[in-house]
Amino acid sequence: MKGGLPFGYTSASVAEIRENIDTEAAVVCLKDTAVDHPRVLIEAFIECIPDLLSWLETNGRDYPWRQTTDPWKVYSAEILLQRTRGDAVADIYDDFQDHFPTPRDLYEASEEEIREMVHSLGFVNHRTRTLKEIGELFVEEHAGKVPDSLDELTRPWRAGTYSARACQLFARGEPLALVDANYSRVIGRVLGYQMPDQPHKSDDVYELMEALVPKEPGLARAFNFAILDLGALICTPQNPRCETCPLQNACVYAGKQQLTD
DNA sequence: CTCCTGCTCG
DNA sequence: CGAGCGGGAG
Repeated sequence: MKGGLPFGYTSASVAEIRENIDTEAAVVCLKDTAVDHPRVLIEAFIECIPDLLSWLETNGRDYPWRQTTDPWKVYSAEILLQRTRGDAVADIYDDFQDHFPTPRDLYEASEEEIREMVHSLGFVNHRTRTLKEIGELFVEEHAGKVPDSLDELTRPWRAGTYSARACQLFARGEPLALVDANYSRVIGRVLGYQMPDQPHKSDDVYELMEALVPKEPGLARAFNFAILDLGALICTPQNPRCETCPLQNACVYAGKQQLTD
């Protein structure tokens, strides 16, 4: 992987980005939508990505689980982060890793111990059961290691697609895209793509997002963090701050906003 | 009051 | 599909 932690490879040129993205695949994904000029849009998007990555370098959120590619530190963080603010997880994360530095420590812990650890995050019953099952499965079937496949990572109850893909992306360097409400909103606005009601259940959405992710692991990591942080800090559901967005020159939505000013 | 790196169940 | 889970922060 090129580039250092926490963000990955954040100083790539447009040429380098272009070599790492399947432009044709992305254009095809936009063809049958309401978009008028898919190729122009994708090209404009690609040309903004260096700015997007340098925006991440200075404005990205520096959480402890971004400082590592250790699969356990990443995967356990993803479970804690489900429907939960990063700042809330950051408050307990170091404590959690001290108590449960490996899946085996979780396996040997009492339910009360786990419950107390995750209490401040909410979803207490859910998370306790999930973490318990993760400990059991990883110890009994994977020698206490975090498995290296999406199928195995989604086997524990309430360990789903997003968490598994995030682990493979951030810990193993696989060029996957994450699909959730935030992510879909950002990509949907930028490319003028009409997102379905449940984006994470649409194969078309995954296909589009995946086409946009740079293949090089360090770039894939940085790209995903950048979109994630854009959704949280700039491209918010209401009152997005388009003026300070690194994608404003490529963004269909920001263009419309300017016209109505 | 809403929202947060989702996911399962009916 | 929709409902429900949940505490904490704004």
